[in-house]
Amino acid sequence: MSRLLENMNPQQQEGIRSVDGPVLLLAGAGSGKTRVITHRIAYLIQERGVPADAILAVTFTNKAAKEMAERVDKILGHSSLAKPMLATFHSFCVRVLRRDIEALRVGGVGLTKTFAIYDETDQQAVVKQALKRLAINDKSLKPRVALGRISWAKNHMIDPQEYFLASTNPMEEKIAHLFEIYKKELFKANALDFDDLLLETVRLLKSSEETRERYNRRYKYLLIDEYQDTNRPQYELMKLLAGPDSNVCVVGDEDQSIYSWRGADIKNILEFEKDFPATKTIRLEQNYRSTQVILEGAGAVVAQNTQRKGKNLFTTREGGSLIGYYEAPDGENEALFIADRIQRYLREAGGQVDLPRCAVLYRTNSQSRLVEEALRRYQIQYHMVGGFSFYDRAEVKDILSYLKLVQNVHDSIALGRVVNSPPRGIGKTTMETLERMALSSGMSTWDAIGRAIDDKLLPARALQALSSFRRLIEDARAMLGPGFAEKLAEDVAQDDDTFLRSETVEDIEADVSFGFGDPEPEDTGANTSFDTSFNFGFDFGPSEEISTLAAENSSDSDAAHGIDSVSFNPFAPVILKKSAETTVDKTAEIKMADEKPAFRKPGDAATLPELIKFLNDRSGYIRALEEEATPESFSRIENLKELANAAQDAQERGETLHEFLDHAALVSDADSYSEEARVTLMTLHAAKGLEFPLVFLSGMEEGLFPNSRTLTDPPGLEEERRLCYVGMTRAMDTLIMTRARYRRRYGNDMPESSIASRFLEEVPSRLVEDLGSPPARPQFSGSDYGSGYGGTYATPYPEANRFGRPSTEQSDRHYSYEDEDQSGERAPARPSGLPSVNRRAGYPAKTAPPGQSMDNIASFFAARGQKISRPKLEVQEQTGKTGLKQGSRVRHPKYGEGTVFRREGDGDDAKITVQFQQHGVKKLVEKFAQLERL
DNA sequence: CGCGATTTTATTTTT
DNA sequence: TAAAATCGCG
Repeated sequence: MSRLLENMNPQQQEGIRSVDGPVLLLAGAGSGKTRVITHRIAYLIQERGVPADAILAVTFTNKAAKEMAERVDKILGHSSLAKPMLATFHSFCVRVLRRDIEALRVGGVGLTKTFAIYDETDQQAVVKQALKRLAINDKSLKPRVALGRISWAKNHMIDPQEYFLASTNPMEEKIAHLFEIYKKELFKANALDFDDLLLETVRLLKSSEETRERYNRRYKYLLIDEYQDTNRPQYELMKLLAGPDSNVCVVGDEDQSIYSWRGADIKNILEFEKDFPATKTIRLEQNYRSTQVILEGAGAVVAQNTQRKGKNLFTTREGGSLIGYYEAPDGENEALFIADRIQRYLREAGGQVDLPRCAVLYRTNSQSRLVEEALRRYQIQYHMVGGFSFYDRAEVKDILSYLKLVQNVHDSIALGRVVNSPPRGIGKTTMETLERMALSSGMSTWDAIGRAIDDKLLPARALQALSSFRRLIEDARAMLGPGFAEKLAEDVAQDDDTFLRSETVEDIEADVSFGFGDPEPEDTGANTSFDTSFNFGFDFGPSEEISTLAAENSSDSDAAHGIDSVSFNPFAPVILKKSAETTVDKTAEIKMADEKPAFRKPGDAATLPELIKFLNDRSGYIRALEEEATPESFSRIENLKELANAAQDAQERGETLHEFLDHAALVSDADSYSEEARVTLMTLHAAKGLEFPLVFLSGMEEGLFPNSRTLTDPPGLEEERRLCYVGMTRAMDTLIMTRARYRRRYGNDMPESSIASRFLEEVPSRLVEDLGSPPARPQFSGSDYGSGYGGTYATPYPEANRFGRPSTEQSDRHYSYEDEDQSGERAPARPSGLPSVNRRAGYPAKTAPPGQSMDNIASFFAARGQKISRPKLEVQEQTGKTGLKQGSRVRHPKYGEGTVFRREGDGDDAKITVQFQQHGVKKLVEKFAQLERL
């Protein structure tokens, strides 16, 4: 028997071996699904002699793709050079489109390979503009909502006309109209949104037989993970890619369908057998992950769903500890409870063989804050997935927008973003005029700028600013082509009074000569084992095919969008390099028919980092930040420098500008989940596919989970329930569910009382153990409320909590933050000073700084390569009037002596957290605290 | 045109 | 609360 089939149950073996024809793999939670998929891939290669790159495996998230890639790699060892293509739907589509989208062009009209990818912010901007244009200032139609409808329509493959015809009220008609404008705008901008990536790929494969057949020839074996979450376009894509052979294997679980809000259609999985009559259906029903208690509990919950075929999962891990339930008085307490349990777990599990890992799961991202806070207090390192991305940072987005604009000048959204940042006197009025011009003539905003300058259609002042801006972008574009140095020098000479300091000129010239003489940084060659992580992070395929094509792309096809060939071939030297090192020797590589080798004249184009540096300097962006001279602005400068460094790394890995930007658009840092992290915080959605010995499900409250919007919508409610099922089944050994009796929704409002989630009641009580509840909240009055119920004692300090006590013995541990006396101020304000300067300062040297990963670009990119979580250090070196800083010894009139633990805020708002010898930790407002320095 | 101050409004979930 | 939109002034 094949090594690959060892230690597999019969169903799993079947799933691995049945490689010919359509296969439906119904895989319950924890049934070894990933194992089967990865082994199936390995089996195809090793036992069936299928070329690795004839296999295409599509997953739903980057995280899944990455993990799968790693596991396949591990099984295969390094025996094979060619790798199977493992990608998400979206990244796969980008690859296809970057190569072949121009097959969709008719009569010189259509998108080009340099298309931009619009993220949600970009989309919103488009919709807002359209809204304005339609004079819908009506508050009744908000961009968000409109966008939601548009996306819904796209996911159901409904076009604006159809939407209009189907609309039953004026509002719907407006949306249809909006939809149409939206589409046109994106077209004009040579841009695609996320939904379009799928739609256009489907359209391409449908309309171009040649293209479709080429992909069918290439990908003989298709594998789709999380099939229950596919929507209509994804379904069609699957069918198109499956081709005549139908060697397609889809894997899914109806009970884990949690993306219907994104158009996922559970019918796809329920009716797969109809689509492919020859389907072989295999069920994996043995759960290897969870204890019986957990599995039963989760099963009992999901069994409440009516829209379900049902199945019986079983496990041999009999018994197990009961499902814990803790009812906290409020959100803070809930979080502290969790932190406390985690600390205990980490300590107790320390001696065991398995590395201890746990996860805190919640319904909405905003819930993470309290937990983060609590973990910080406990000095517990954690890793959060989701939330803010580096690419969301304004300064990073701005520079990326410059890059996008350079790559595709018709990207009006990118243009709108950078045209006046830094401020260069191109204000609202000017832009509105330009937009009107663009609108009336069907030009892009960029063209409108050109027209305005040429025909002197605006006040001289504005024209001056605009032409300076235009020159900036054109110069940057020129850098991507040959002979840019001369042009640059000219412009610099004639321009320097306008916006250049002399030293900047020198900088540029220095860069220029560097770019010319030595286009490749010297250590590039040493980097033979290049990191594949940037090929969308998981794609093993040779990425040069795209760039090669881009490089040789003829200028005529771009005429419609006015893009000259200069914008292609940006980083040809590196492409060549990469080909030589990694691709050429992959003889098994199946070349696409239209592929030709790239060529370049040495010294042609600037490199990506050079381009970024150029933009940073010439745009005046950095200078504006320097002049601002605030800690934040310096921090931003640092971030930009690090972005440049990252670009350098990317460059050395042989990435093109396209790839760099695509990565920014498609791969969020949410994908940087790291298995080594002891503690992971994430949403329930993000947790799908993962497992942890210990899992917390927090915020089990009606209105939160299930979410309030689903309460009146039965299918929505069932989806919430499936989500609950997904969450519960992440747990291997221990599951703890928590709830806060009072929770404040947002901001200052009085906390609202909550009702326990119905899902809690759906878990049979014999499986549940009450982990105790602290004393009820006292009656509150006015500002006093929430200042610590009952006793005020609380200590988040490890020392004080060292000995875990039985949960019933709560009297001295109320999991509360401390405060008050002087202010009524409580709210353990989020540790201030987020992205600012000196993050490295602040914590006592020895203690590992608690906190989350990724604080800046550098750590992001570092982590991307290495899956290591980076601690987020906090700022805080300010000492305020009193000169108190961390570690200072102080005396309080009432609490006696203590040590300053942390400072937050400034001036009158400054809060100090002090560890008192007798009274535990107190959070004090400095102004009122009457602290005496010792 | 740009900046700061004030008001408003929103919290699902993600590629 | 906190980000975003609006307002109003110089």
